Amino acid sequence: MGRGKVELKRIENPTNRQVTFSKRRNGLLKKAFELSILCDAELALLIFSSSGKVYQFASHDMDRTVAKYRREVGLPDSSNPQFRTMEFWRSEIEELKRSINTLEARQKHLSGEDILALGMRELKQLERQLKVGVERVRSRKRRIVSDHATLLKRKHKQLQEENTHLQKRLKELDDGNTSSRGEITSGILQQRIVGEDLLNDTDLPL
Amino acid sequence: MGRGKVELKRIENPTNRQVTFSKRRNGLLKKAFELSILCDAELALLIFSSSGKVYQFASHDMDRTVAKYRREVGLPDSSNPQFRTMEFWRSEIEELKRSINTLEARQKHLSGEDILALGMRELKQLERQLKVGVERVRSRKRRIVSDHATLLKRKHKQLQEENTHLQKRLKELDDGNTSSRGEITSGILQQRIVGEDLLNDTDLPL
DNA sequence: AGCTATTGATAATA
DNA sequence: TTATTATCAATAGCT
Repeated sequence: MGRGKVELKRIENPTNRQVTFSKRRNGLLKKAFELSILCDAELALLIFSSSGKVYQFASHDMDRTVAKYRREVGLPDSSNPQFRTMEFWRSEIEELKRSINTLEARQKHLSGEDILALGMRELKQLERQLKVGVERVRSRKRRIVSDHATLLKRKHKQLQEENTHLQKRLKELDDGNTSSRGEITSGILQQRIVGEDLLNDTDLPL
Repeated sequence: MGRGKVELKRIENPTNRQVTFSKRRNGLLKKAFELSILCDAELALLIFSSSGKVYQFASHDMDRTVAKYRREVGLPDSSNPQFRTMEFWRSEIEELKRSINTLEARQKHLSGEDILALGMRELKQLERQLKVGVERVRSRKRRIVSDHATLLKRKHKQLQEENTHLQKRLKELDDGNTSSRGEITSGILQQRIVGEDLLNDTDLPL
């Protein structure tokens, strides 16, 4: 209900998911309350947000209703602490394994594997997603190359400036006397060393 | 909701109460289910009709959720003699969670997210993988379309053959006597029905 | 958090 | 219980 239909699947956008959770949680609690009143029913409702926060409603008493349920289902008092703990961990592990299975399946789909069972709609969605991924990766690559080119340009400019400076000093040498040639030569060597420093690390990190 | 508002009090008419209970119970269960899916929440819902019948929904596992709830509000119950077993499970779970983190990271990379830290080599590899995925998905799509086209062709051919047959019968009608027109007409109608059957479901499942 | 356009749920009825 | 439909209620997308 709202501005558009919503597919029955986990809302990926965390903000939307949180907002929807908040709204629907309240709606659900309200409906539970109304049902208990209108129809004189006994009910218990537990809601854990994905972040672990608890919300609950019980028309009579949570423990009472749960105990009633246990009797009804016939399990011989699983309020045994040991048993309950084991059950809890077991189901926790199973859930993690389910998550892993889901992730692995999704992974395969994104690699174009195991897609025989997918329908046209899902395939289209998958292709769109893959295209988005490729484009983002390409964009990032372009950015890296671009940044690198910028760096090279800067170094190049510095080298050119130094080159100009060196030529100027050479010209001074030609125009003036030659008494201190050794000193000047060492100065030229120093400039070359600086230039080599600038040339270091000019390869893209492939 | 409905033809009129309803006061929030017990419905006195037993029949109405029963009908409303049935409808609202289904609605509530549906909403609970949707919330669990849409928002990735864990929830448990117990409903006892006033006559004592039970209805339930649990997104994960009733016992697990109830146990979780007890932990949240009830006794911490941390001094457990099976502490060593718990440690074992804890590490088991940690490992599973690590796997999930890895898978999720990979997932994001395949969606072009969180790739700022990747180097050029990894980006290239990623792009290659995505391209492979796209191509496989496209290939599968082409196959589906192709298969569908083949199916359509076959149906088309059958229709043409029937068409020919019908035309032949019409010609026989023109050439021969008209004494049994009613019988022949019913035959033609039958053929039309077959033809309509062949035309069913000609759309691609988009 | 509020605001609406829309979709969804359901009360009355058969 | 199920189906229909007129109405009311919940809520998705935005701000």
